[in-house]
Amino acid sequence: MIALDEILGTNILHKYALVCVDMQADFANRLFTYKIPQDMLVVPGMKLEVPFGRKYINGFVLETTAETDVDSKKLKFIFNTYQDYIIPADLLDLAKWMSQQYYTMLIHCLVCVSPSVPKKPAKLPIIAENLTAQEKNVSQICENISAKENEITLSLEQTQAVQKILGWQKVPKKQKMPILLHGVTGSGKTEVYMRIISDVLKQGKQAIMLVPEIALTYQVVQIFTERFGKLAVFTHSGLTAQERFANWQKAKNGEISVMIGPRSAIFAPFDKLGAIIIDEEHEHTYRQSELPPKFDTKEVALQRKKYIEQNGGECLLVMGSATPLLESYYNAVVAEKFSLITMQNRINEMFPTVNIVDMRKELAAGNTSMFGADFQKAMLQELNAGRQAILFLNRRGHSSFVSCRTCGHVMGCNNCSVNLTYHANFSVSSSNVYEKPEKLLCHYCGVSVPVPNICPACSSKFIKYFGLGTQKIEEEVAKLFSGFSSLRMDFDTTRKRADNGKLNNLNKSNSHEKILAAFRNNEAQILIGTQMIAKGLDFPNVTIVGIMAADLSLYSGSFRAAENTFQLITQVSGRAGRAAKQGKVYIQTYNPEHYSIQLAQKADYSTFYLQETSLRRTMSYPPFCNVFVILFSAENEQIIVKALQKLLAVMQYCNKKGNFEMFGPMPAVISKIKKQFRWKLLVKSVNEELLKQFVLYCLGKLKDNDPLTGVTISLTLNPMSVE
DNA sequence: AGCACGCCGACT
DNA sequence: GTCGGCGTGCTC
Repeated sequence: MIALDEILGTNILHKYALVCVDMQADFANRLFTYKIPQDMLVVPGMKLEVPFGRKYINGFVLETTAETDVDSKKLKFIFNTYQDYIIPADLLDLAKWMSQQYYTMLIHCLVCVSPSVPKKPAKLPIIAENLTAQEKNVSQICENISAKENEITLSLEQTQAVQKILGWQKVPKKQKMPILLHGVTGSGKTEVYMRIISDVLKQGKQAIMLVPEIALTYQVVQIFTERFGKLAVFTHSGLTAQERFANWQKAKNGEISVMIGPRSAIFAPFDKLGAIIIDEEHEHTYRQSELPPKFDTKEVALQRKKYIEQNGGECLLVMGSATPLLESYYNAVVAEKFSLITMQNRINEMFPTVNIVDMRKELAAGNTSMFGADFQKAMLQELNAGRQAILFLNRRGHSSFVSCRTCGHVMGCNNCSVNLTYHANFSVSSSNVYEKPEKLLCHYCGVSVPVPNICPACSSKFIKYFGLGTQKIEEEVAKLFSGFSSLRMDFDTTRKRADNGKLNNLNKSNSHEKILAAFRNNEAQILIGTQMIAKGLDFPNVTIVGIMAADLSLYSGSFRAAENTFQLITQVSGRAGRAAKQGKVYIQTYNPEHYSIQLAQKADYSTFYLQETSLRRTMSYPPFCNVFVILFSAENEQIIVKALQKLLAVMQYCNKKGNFEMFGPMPAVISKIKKQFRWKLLVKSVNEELLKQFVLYCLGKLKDNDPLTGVTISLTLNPMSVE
């Protein structure tokens, strides 16, 4: 009997199940006890249906028990189980950890680590018998991979990187350290990742390969499929629920060994996970920022690694980037939390020439078009020679800023070393919320000033708020480069979600791929788009790339603005001249002296790192200080403003030792979404753990006093963008 | 968060 | 006499 229980992973003496129900309400954020029908197989991690209140809802089993304290009159029977949906023990633990780490209801985390139930029944997963004899043989495959790898000669740096990463697993001091792979664009990081993965496969283990959402392109799919064949699968938001569930099952049953995808792929249910690779580790899409749990993929990856090590296993964690996140590099070179490996040379040994276009001078010279004269000339030259051009407009975030077109001066905050952002309809005050025509606001200390009529630096009248759209560029391109055709690819048109909240980008992503394919086939000479075309794409015929307005990322109002600008220019430069032809990059700006632009031009990451860290230290930003954003949203603006003021009062009362600094309440960058007003409060502290505890304690005190009905609370530590 | 119950006013 | 307004209270 005991043996049978072990095989089934259950215990027939256990008559009760502790269930986390799928209902997002504070009262339901605990475990409910249900009776297990005699003939029903129930194990921890299993998804099921239970009667709750007056209807049936989904839930997850956390534990089964033999006894219960709950009044038997209250207890109900489990209605139904999903025998195929069993969250493995490690991921169940991970969900519990996430609910603590990200102050989120457990149910959100359980839903996050498990696949959703498809509307139509899932196709039967391919079982081992369906594979051909050749494919079945988890050594034959390895030989095939080795054969392919023998055809590729690694550069010296690639060889060293692979040797170090694999060798360090045996060095006690390095063994458990995650690895930061800092490799310039074109240094061949992908090949290094693949060598690590194949080594892991040879040990009979599995690997997760994470890419930023926008980077899962045809090229990535092709290169990994070529190497790993049917051992690798791709998950992404474009798949149907059936397809995703099938992938999940294949991973669980050991039918595949490599899961490739954006952040959600970190939850692949591999039982012998040997490596996690995070490509472009600096990308903000590794943070889930829209839906709870607002997890950080890197932290989750570290937690999975830790769990494996606690159980006597080993798991490599490799994070790669040409422009590592400042915090990551700090963790490598100062905090000694990561090991650092550097690759400084491009495989084809060609770096593009990076030109900075001073738009102030262009204006002074009477050029009112959105192209600098030299840039326009160079572009015509390349196009006439039959080559292609990419034009970038970095519009991330929705804020605009006020700047002087004559001298480049930007209205900034004196306290916070960030620029002020423009708000057309600025609402203030708690008792009487009213509208003012326009204001400039600092999103860190909440200070607001009127919009000036003349430039405070040079008295020019040409001071106004900055805005530029891809459509406008398209129109100008048609004028200036008539005879050459262009394609436009917008972030908005390719990543929109339908109103029902479900992903609706199957057709959209097709059109995205269609645009790229058309461009690759030389059907158009000019590609115009937002950041999404900056990453990982490889167009051999593109020899000229322009950033239309570098200032848009430089003045997003975030403390990360300089870093984001440096990253963007570096990534974009990587797009030009990837093949043998010399590439040209043009960066248009009203602030050419800015260190992020100057150092990106020289591709000098280490100087940028030093300069930026010194600024972060002085201004108390991460990694030297922590910024906690508490965002309230509700249909009634007064309710949230008053609630945040109450919260501030609680915080001021509790902050007796002065460990914490509070700013606000102030409106969020996007002050209204879908009829919901959004206001925020910022808290800063050097000690991360203390800061979390303080915020949660004060929020608890506030909730004791005020039920906060209709108010949505969103908590983010060190956000990647201005909230 | 839902959903039913319940206790009052307006209407065929 | 009944339809329907949304305040209140409960969910293993």
